[in-house]
Amino acid sequence: MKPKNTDNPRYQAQHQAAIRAAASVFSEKGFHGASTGDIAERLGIKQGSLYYYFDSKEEALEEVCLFGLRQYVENMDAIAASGEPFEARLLAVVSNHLGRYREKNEALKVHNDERLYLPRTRRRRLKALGSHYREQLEAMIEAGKAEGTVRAAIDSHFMAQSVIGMCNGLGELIVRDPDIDVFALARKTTDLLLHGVVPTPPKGE
Amino acid sequence: MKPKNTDNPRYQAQHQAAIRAAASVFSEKGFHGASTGDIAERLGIKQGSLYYYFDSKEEALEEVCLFGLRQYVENMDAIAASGEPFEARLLAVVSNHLGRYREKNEALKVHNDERLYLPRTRRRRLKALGSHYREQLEAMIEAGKAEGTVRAAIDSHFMAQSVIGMCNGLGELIVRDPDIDVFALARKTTDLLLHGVVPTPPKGE
DNA sequence: CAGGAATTCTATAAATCTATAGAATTCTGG
DNA sequence: CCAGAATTCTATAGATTTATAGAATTCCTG
Repeated sequence: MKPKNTDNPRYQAQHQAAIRAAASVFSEKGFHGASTGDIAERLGIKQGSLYYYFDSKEEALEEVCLFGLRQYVENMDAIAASGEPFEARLLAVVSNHLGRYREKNEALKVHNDERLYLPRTRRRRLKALGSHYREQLEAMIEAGKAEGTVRAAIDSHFMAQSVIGMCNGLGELIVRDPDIDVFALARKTTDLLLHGVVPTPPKGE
Repeated sequence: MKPKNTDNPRYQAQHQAAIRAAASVFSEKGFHGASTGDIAERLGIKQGSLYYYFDSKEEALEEVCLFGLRQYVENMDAIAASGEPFEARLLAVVSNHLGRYREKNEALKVHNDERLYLPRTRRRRLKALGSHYREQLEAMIEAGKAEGTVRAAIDSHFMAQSVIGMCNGLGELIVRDPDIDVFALARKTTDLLLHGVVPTPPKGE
């Protein structure tokens, strides 16, 4: 093992840059389609030097996935903690999710598409974060029921997965069309989830 | 090029088996993670022999994706052509989509996850099929508006993508839990799309 | 600016993997 | 059963790729 000082801000900055470079390349070519040479090139160093920052290509993937999930989940925590009513919190969740596609958060895309290529042990921490996210969302839905905004018949596990899937699907629209108004899309999405497509006879909006 | 008789039923059967083997392996390991040796092994022949059925690994991926999409899209055509009211057709679309996950339609999963690794020219036919699917769904939504079941304010392009994304997300639930009742899930999903989560004050269901 | 620590480079071993060529085998119709 | 067609096998060229080792360079501190 080389001498390396992981507390050194210089090291940390380059380590972070390496994660971003890996995210960029993995999102473009997929984990197996990308080579460590590609990543090193994007970072501006030689292939062998990359191993100063990662012990293996697999570890690089794990770090990219963790990086992609982290802020996303942190935002969810903030939303969950806010005392806002259900409708506002749902809008915030959807905006957070869709917004990440606009920022071209390649790391999150890598997490979505490539995480399954990690061996079980490496996936554990990711799974914990992902479950935490879904649980927060489920709790939020339960709170919505208590509040009376959400029908009691709604299964919060099912609902949470629906929201996540819907946002991922819409992410493709966002990636495809750079001019799309993400916040308007978030509002439409929230409206669809709240009221469905069928017009409400008396006080329809 | 070897002599081969592509009209021979024997050839066709093995060709079909090769596509299924490729679908199985690609869905497990991803396109780049899978080797032609893996595919051949699943099929029970040697690696080199596989090239009797595919000119390249890339062609194998293309055929798997086409195979995965085809029946799926054909079902959509049948649903679109049926004169059923909007609500019934939406349920049928969702059932068709979710049902494919239960049949472990590996080829469709490969299409969803790996198609982007195909070069542009090979993706053209897939794109055509996919667009056709989305257009049928959008037309169905427009018909729903004419029928009065769908609010006029709903953007059918956005709505179609939402439905597709939602179903893909729920697909993960289905794959994860083999005991789930797919048809019940389809009903819940349709209900969510139609009426949203908010209770309707007067004639709530 | 000297000297050690940190970082990057060069070179390479070893293990892939795709695709092809030609030999060997199996199948099928007469 | 024979002959030719169809299918599969063996062997391998050639290209990549991951990961490591040690040399070279850069950076920082005193």
